[in-house]
Amino acid sequence: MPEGHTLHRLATEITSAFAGRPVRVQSPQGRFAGSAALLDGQHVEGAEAWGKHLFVAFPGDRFVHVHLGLIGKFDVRVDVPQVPPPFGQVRLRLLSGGTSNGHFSYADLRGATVCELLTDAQRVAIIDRSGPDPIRPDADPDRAWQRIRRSRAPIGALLMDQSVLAGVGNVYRAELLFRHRMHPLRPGHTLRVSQFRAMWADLVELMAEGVRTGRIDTVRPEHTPEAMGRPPRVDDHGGEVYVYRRAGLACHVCGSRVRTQELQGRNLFWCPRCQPRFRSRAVQ
DNA sequence: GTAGCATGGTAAG
DNA sequence: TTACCCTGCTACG
Repeated sequence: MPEGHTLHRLATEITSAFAGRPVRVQSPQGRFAGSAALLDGQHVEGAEAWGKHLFVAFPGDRFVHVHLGLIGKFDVRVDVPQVPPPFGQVRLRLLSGGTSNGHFSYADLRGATVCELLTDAQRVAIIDRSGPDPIRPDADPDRAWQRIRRSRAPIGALLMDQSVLAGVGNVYRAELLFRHRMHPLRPGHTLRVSQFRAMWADLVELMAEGVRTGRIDTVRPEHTPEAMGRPPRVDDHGGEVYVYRRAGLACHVCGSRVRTQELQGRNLFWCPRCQPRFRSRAVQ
């Protein structure tokens, strides 16, 4: 679940569910109990995401900083008649009640890597060490380009480096590289600025769609299951993709077997024919 | 039932 | 490089 689009969706959901209202702040699991007690009963001012970081603002220069990590979930339920008792390890529960119809909204956080109370200065420090986030209208893509063009690191690693570009995870990385016919191990400094600009523009569109739909869909209209007469993807991720987690299967475009290789502890996926390591001049 | 893995990142060794 | 956070799914017996 948690690439940048997930956090931006959550920011919107939490703002609409809780902003401007007093909330109960609880930590059934206990690991956030001290901070929860400080915030309990105050008004939520709003929630905002930057990359994969989520900040929920409370009065008095206080922000709950959440990072879901790999397995975290923030389960937001709006306007339900009753609030069920927490199950599992609920580190943070936000709860607001007493809407006009007597219904409740609540949000349960489980499995997160980070759930901590920060000052505004600490929040700003996290944002300052993050790269531009393609989902944010205030993003400056040139900051990312200046890092990429000077780096010998593979573009596949740079895209996942949150200080270069914030919010891209393993799925968007694999799919973006496929869509731009780029080998994941190609060094950053060999990219042309036109290639980077095209990739950034594509990310802005793909991730905005991810925020709208809650899934990562990256196949172009001509490669959808309907267009190609192939069965839709069936797994827990929901979206239609070209190469992510399709190692050994046939590329939807050229039929080659999708390759995989570990890079810095994460799995890369690419099509060796659509994303050649070296492109011959004759083909160009 | 249970082992293994995953859309992530930090901290320790 | 490994542990950890400790969810939730799949594959396998």
